[in-house]
Amino acid sequence: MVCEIFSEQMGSNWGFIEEVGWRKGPWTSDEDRLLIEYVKLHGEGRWNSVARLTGLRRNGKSCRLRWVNYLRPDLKRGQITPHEERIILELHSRWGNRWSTIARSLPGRTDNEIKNYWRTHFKKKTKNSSDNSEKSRARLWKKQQFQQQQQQQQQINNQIDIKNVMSLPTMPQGKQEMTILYPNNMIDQQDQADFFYSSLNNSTSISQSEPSSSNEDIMWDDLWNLDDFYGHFMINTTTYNNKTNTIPCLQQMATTPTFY
DNA sequence: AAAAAATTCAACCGCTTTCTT
DNA sequence: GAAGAAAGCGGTTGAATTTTT
Repeated sequence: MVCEIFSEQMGSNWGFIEEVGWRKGPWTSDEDRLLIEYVKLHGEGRWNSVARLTGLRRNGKSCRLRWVNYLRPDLKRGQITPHEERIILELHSRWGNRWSTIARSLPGRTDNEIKNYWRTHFKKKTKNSSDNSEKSRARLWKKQQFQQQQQQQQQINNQIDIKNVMSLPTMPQGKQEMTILYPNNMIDQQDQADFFYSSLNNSTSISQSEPSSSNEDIMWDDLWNLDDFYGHFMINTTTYNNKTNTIPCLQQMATTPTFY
């Protein structure tokens, strides 16, 4: 059906996609329309079949990119807000160029957008100082990977049958405080993100009068490890108990833990 | 007003990871 | 478990736009 629409508009002379080759460059509104139509009918994914089913002369990669970065209905348009900018800076200082990871904390923003924004606004300012920190992060990252492998090996050795584990595994020592509590009026993801990051700052100052960067790093490193450990995290809603005064943090997504 | 320089950002590329058969 | 396909990621490019000279 979509193919028919396209044929009407582009003429009937273009049936041999393989011979003609893939189109490149900026997308036309007609192409956008076809891709949107395709996603409506077939959902996201299977991008390589877009060309076959719609007649669009774009490869799967191009289609996916166009959808993810531009056509997705949940994308937030317009300028990056100061609030979002703070988050980008904060997360980049911890995670470096892990744009997709950073993007997960900014609903409606794409990794490409954040990457472009950071390069445009901050790259020059931080170039010199970031060179060293990038390297140290890379070293830390490798170290963590190694430690993680060791842990996994340990788990295998202990012959834990994870298939029978119905509840979440016990947090490793030192990670017990990772309870995630949001005020119950925080339904909006943006609010939750805001709350999380402000809480992060508060928590570091609560734990000690003068926050040390090393402790803060450890906390983020923990988060990063947890992210790997559970497969995926997302900010979610739960009730904040004022009495417990627990350090707010990320809430683990309610899925079966992923081990590998 | 026009040319040059700087900036922005959509899109591509190559590589890696994950999924499917 | 292996191989191929698909999806995802980060770096880079280059055309369009904006700002500066």
